[in-house]
Amino acid sequence: MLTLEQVAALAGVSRSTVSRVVNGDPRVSDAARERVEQVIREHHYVPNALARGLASRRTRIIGLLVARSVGVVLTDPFFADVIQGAVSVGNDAGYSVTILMETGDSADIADRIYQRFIRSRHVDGVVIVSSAVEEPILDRLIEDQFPFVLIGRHPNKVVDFVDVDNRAAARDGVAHLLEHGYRRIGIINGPPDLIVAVDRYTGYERALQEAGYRPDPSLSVNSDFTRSGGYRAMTQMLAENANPPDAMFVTGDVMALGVLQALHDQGIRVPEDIAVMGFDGLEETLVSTPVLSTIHQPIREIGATSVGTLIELLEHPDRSPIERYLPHYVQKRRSCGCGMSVVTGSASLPGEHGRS
Amino acid sequence: MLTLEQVAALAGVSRSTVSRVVNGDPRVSDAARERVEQVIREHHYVPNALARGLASRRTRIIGLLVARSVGVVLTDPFFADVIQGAVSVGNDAGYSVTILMETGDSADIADRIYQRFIRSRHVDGVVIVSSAVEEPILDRLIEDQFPFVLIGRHPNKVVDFVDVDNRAAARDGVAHLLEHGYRRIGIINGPPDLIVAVDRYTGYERALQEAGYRPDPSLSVNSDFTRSGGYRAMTQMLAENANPPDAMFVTGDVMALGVLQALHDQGIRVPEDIAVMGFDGLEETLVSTPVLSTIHQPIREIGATSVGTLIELLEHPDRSPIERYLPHYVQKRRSCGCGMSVVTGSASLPGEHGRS
DNA sequence: TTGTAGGCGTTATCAA
DNA sequence: TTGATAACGCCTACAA
Repeated sequence: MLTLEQVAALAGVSRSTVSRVVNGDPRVSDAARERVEQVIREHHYVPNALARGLASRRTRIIGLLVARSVGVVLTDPFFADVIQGAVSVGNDAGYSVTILMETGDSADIADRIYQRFIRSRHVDGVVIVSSAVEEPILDRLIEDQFPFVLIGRHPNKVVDFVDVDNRAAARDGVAHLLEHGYRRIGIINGPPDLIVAVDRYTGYERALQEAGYRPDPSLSVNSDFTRSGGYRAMTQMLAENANPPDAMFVTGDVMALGVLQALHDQGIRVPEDIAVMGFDGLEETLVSTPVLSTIHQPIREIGATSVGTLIELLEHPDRSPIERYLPHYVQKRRSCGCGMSVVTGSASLPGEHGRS
Repeated sequence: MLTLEQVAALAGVSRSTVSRVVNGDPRVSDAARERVEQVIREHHYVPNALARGLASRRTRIIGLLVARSVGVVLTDPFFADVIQGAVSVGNDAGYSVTILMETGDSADIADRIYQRFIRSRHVDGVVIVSSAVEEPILDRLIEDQFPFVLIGRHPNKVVDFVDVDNRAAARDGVAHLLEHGYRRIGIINGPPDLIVAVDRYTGYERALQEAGYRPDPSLSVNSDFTRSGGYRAMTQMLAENANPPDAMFVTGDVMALGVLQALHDQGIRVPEDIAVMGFDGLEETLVSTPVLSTIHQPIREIGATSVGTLIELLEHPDRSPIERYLPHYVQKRRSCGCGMSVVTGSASLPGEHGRS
C-alpha cells in the first residue's frame, strides 16, 4: 500500500505537490501534475482516509441517525427512500453517507452511537430522522456544537431542519375527507412523543374545527407506523366503538395498508363503508386494494435536501439555521371515495405489480 | 474537544498512561488509573477515532457490501435480517458495522466503493453479500490481501465463506414436492449469474433426476428476487405454456409472494391447482394466503456468523480459509399441499398481523 | 509553481 | 509501573 510520500519519490516531486494533485489544487505545473498522475495510476494509489481526516479535521462522511431498531429502519420504505435521496446527494458532493446502527434498546442506542461515531469524530455531521420532542441527543449535539440537520421541525429549538408542513398537510387531507361528506372521521397516528405525530394530529383537529366539528377521542388511536400496528389499531377501534367512523385518517401509508387489510378482514368495504386517507405517498399504495388516497410528501427530496443542508452547514459553519419546508399534496384516489383511479400530477407508475 | 494529551496534563500523568487506561492495559497503578478515569468522566473525553486508526492501523469498522442498488437492499427483508445479525455480532465484539452504499449503475458501484472505503482503509474488512460468479472485486481484494468474507460459497476460489448448502436445500424442497405427487414442477429462480441461483437450480435438477424426471426448460424462468419480478415471471410462464405446471419451486420468498399474488389474480388455487414452495423462511410468509411452504435458512445467523468469521480473520490474519455451512430445513405448510398450517420446529409467530 | 516543516491525536517501542 | 519519543499518512501555512 503506497503512501503519498512514496508517490512523491517516484514522481520526483515533494509531498506537497502530490497532495495538491490529489486534492485538485490548480497551483501545479502541467508537467508535474502529469508525472504524479502517472504514478498514481500505475500504482493504484489511493490516499489513506484516516490520515487525511486527521490532518484536515474532516472525514467527508455524513451519518444518518435513526433512533429506532435496525430492523424497523431497514424494512420501512419511508426510510429506504430517505436514505436513497441522502446517499445520492452526498455522493455527488464527495461525501459518503453511512447509516449509524447499533443494537440494544433504543435509549441505549442513541447513547452508544453518540460515543462511537460522533464524539469520536468518525462523521463530520449527522442527519437525524424522526426525532421525538424529548431527544436528549439534540442537547448534546448543540452543546458540542456538532453539525446536524433534523428531518422534521423541532417545536422549541432553533435548528436546521427539512420538513413538510405536517399540520397543513394533515389539515388538507382531512378537509378533503370532509368535502366528501364524511363526518365521523377517526385518526390512527404514530407514537405520541414524535413531533410529526403531534403535528399531524393538530392538522386533523384543525380541519374538523374549521368545519364546525370536534374530534371524538374514541376515534383517536396512537400506533407505531408499522403495518401490523395499523392493523391492530383499526381492529381495536372497531371492536371498541359501537358507533364506527365513516372515514379514517391514517398518518402513515404503511399503517394505512394494515388498516385496509383489517377492514377487508372485517368485511368492511372501502370506501363505501369507511373511507381511508393515508400519509406519505409511497409507491406501494398504488397497488393496494383499493388504491389508497394519501397525502404525498417528497420523501427522497427530504433525504436529499437534508444532506444538502448539512453540507452547506459543514462548509459555512456559522451561517444561521435554515428551515426548509417541502411541498405536499393530496393524492385523490379510490380509498377516499374519489371515483378516479388515476393520480393527478407527478406520481408515475413504474413496472410495479403484484402487490396486494 | 479534549485530547489525550490534555487529559494527561489534567491527571498529572503522561500520554502513555492515559492511552493505557483507555485501552484497558493492566500495566497501570490503581492510583493513576483512578485519576485518569476521573478526568475522563468529568470532561467526557472520547478518543479520536481517526488518530487512533492511523496509529494502530485499524478502524474497528466492518463494511457490508451488497453489489446492488441501495433501494433494493434496504427494502428486502432478507438483507434486513442479514444486517441485523451482522450488526449485533459486530457490536458485541467492539466493531461498528456500516453498509457500504453508493449510487450509480451497479458496475460502477463496486468500483467506487472499492476506492472510497477499501483502498482508503476506511474499513478493516468487508462482508460481501450475494456475489456473482464473476465478481471483479474479489480478485482485487485477494490481490490487495484485504480481509473479506463471502456470504455464499464461491465455486472456484478458496475463500472464507458462510452459506447454507443451497444445492441440498433446493433438492430437499423439490423432493418434498415430488412426495406430494407433483410431476410438472417449474422453477422461478434469481439472476443466472448469481452463484446461489446456479446452486439452487442444480438442486432442483438433481431432485427431479433422482425421481426419474428431467427438467422442462419451458418451466424454468430467471427473475430478480423481487416481488414484482416473481409476479411477472409467473404470469409469463402461464401465458406461454399450454401445459401448465402443477407445482412451482420459487427460489426466494419475496418472489414467491409475488407468485402467489399472480396465481390468485389468474384465479388459480394454491395448492389445489398449483403448489408453491419458496426459499428463505422469511417471517412474512407466515401471513401469506395460503401460508407459504418454504425452505428455511437461518438468515440472521448467516449475517452474524459472517461477521464473526471476519473478525477471526482480522485477529488471526494468516489462518487458512474457513468454510461454514449453516443448516436449512423444509417448512411444510399449506402452499405445498400439506394439510397443517402450523410450523414444525423453530419458527415462532410473533405478534405479526395484517400482512396480505 | 514548488518545497519545507510542523502538526493532527493516537499507538507502540524503548528505556528508565 | 511510567514516560520519552518515534511513527502513522496526510494537510497546510509559509517560505523560496
